[in-house]
Amino acid sequence: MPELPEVETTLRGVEPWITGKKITDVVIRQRSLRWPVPPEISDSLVGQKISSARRRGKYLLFLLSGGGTLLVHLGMSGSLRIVNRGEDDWRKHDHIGVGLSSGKELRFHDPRRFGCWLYCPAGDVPEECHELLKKLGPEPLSDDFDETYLWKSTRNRKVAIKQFIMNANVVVGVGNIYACEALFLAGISPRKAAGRVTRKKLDLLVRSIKEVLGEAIQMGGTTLRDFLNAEGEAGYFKQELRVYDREGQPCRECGSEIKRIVQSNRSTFYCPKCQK
DNA sequence: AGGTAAACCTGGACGC
DNA sequence: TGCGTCCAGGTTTACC
Repeated sequence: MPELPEVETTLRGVEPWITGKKITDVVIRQRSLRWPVPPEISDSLVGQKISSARRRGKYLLFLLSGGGTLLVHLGMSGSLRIVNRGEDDWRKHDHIGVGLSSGKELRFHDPRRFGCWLYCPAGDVPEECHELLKKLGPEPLSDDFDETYLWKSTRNRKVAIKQFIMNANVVVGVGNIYACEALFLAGISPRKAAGRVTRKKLDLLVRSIKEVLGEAIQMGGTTLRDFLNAEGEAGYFKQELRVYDREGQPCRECGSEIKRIVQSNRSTFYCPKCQK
């Protein structure tokens, strides 16, 4: 479900409710996520304060007063919401509840269970506290992600540009929706080999990725089916989508029919006329 | 090493 | 109503 804008929306939604609050208890109803929820999630969290919350790619990092870090990924269908302790019944697929000293509770919901909850002990830089984070590429909205970086990293790469920008080791946070959208904005065919995209187009692609992610964050993310923010509200970016999920409909720029193809088992939507 | 396909899950939409 | 098929905001893992 969530790409960078949806994870960022989630972070901004839960952050004010959890920072500075002490964890009073943790309820785990389903340990079987992407990886089994480790015992530390209940054993080590209780009694600690959540000192801050941040995002790295599509991972949420909750820094704890003891120095450790709680690492959460929402996978394809995960979401976090804030509920009032005791007032909000557990819904189907609510797997974890973190009780807070304020009387609120952070509740994790994930029907497909591709998400994960992991615990990193104190000692490391939070952004590198786990193997999963160590090889991640730059943040797309940071200055580290620029034209020069993309130019250098694409040299001699034969993989399709769409798959390339969806690789978290290249740049984090660009999932299937925003990869399609950014390539449309930049006028690049999703099938083009990464190493054969011109420097000028790569420059445009960098700016398109920043633009589309930035706009989507402003609009609270994209709700295709079931994404909801921490208050249980939908995002509004769906109405802005230029190509994603628009197979057979007219291109908003040229009127041509939007096409759908499959690349590495994922749907790609594009305009054959606008994207070369 | 790079590139591709399968794997992990549940549920909704659609055709018969 | 039901059943089979296909599809879905991700990413690791196994395999060529």
